[in-house]
Amino acid sequence: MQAKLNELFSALSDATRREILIMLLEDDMAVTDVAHPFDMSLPAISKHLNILSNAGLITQERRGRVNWCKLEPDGLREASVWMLSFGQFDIPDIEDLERLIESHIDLIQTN
Amino acid sequence: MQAKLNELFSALSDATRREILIMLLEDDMAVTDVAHPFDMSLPAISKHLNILSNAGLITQERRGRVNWCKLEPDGLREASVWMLSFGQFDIPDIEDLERLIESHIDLIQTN
DNA sequence: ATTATATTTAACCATATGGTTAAGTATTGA
DNA sequence: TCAATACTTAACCATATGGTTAAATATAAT
Repeated sequence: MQAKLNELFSALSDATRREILIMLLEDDMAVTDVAHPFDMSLPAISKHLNILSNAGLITQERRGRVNWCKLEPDGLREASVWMLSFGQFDIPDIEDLERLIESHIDLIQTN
Repeated sequence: MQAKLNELFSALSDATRREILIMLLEDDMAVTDVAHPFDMSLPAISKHLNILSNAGLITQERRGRVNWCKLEPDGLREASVWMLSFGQFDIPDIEDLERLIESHIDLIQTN
């Protein structure tokens, strides 16, 4: 369990990887398309995607020469529960969360 | 904001630091007492505590020669909100969380 | 068959991370 | 005043991380 949480939080500790997750909120994407907005080589992105896969945050499915990346939001569950167990802060309401998602997406699209 | 989240998730990605946070759920502690259950030097723990401080997860207040460490659960808020914005999993109920906290504490006490 | 596309693998590099020991600094107690 | 306590700082080390370029692989298009 500790090893799993290490991987999860460690995967989330990089801004590039968090942006990738947010991009995948909208739709599944090919590796090349994931890489497009970033000023970084394809192998670098490929590594990030492996880290996200190993953390259970995405899955990859190769169809032909395209490797489709898909968000696995349940992968966040364990880390989320761990954090919520500290419980001494309010859980934001649904509208707050929806606004946050919008702002995430805006951020990506304006980059 | 990205830098803050980097620090937060990165601070949480180490099992020693997560255990320290759980210990501090019970009460404020002196650095030496935080260090006690770990098979690790005092300077190592001191570094971990600095990382937790910089991430906003604890505060330290020196009184005399004792540096008291105090949990700042609100420090988890930003990371928690970020994760919850993925929202496609159920939020566990209060009783689940309470049981989880108990099991955290048991874990520490049996180490 | 040849070429272009989509991606991974390999080898490498600089910096970050998590640990160590030894020495330094306050503060408290005898 | 001198020693013990509670740390922190410094210097160091091995390994991990996040990037690079170049080469390899597999599929699709011409």
